[in-house]
Amino acid sequence: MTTMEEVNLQGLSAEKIEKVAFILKAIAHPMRLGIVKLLAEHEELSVSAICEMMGSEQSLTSHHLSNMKLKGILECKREGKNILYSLKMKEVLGVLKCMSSCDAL
Amino acid sequence: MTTMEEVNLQGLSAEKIEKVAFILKAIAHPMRLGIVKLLAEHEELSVSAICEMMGSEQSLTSHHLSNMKLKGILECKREGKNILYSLKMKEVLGVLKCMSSCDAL
DNA sequence: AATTTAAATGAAAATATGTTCATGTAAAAA
DNA sequence: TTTTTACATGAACATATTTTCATTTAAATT
Repeated sequence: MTTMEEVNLQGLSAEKIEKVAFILKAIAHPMRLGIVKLLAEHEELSVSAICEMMGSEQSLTSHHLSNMKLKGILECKREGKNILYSLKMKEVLGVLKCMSSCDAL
Repeated sequence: MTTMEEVNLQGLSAEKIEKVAFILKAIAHPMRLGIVKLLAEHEELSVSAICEMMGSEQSLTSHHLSNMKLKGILECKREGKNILYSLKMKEVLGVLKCMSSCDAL
């Protein structure tokens, strides 16, 4: 494994930093991270399934889902009455992983 | 290397998700990510050095630095007239790294 | 001791986010 | 075809973040 000291940050232009910030901001919220975690473990889930598992309200959940979909983090498809959400930008799992193994937390 | 599909998210409790969200929010900003990048490449830097390299104003830069220091991401020490900032929470480099290698961006 | 340099701080203003509530829409079931 | 179920949406409101500006503090220089 590579140590943090030797992480290569070349090719991280100002423009790319903007984009990274944009994506990080989009997931930097307890409920949204919770949803990402669920979708890391479940491939696809309906909105009501997410609401149940998260213990969150429909409208608020839907707002957060739309938000992450708009930003390219999630995608969804209709299946009958349900909308199934899934994780599109898999890279965010790496973010979650390396933060979850953070001693300081 | 491990693929994203097999990332292990066990032991990521609701409480830890809150903390991760807190840290991500703290770096999810172009200027703050820029500072983190600089401190990944420089070990320690004075505020004025950071201002020059970032092309940012003193006061705003200082606010962002204090903010990240308060949240345990940075640390600093005085050296004469200067305050030298450095990266304390090295784990954030992992975040930056895996987002920088994101195709979608 | 007065001045300059480096950085921090606080309050105000500007902007962005998060949440709630009521309502709309689309598919399925009755 | 009306009703129900699942979800989306928009507006209003509440809250938080970001930025600016003026001022303050602390160390170094004169």
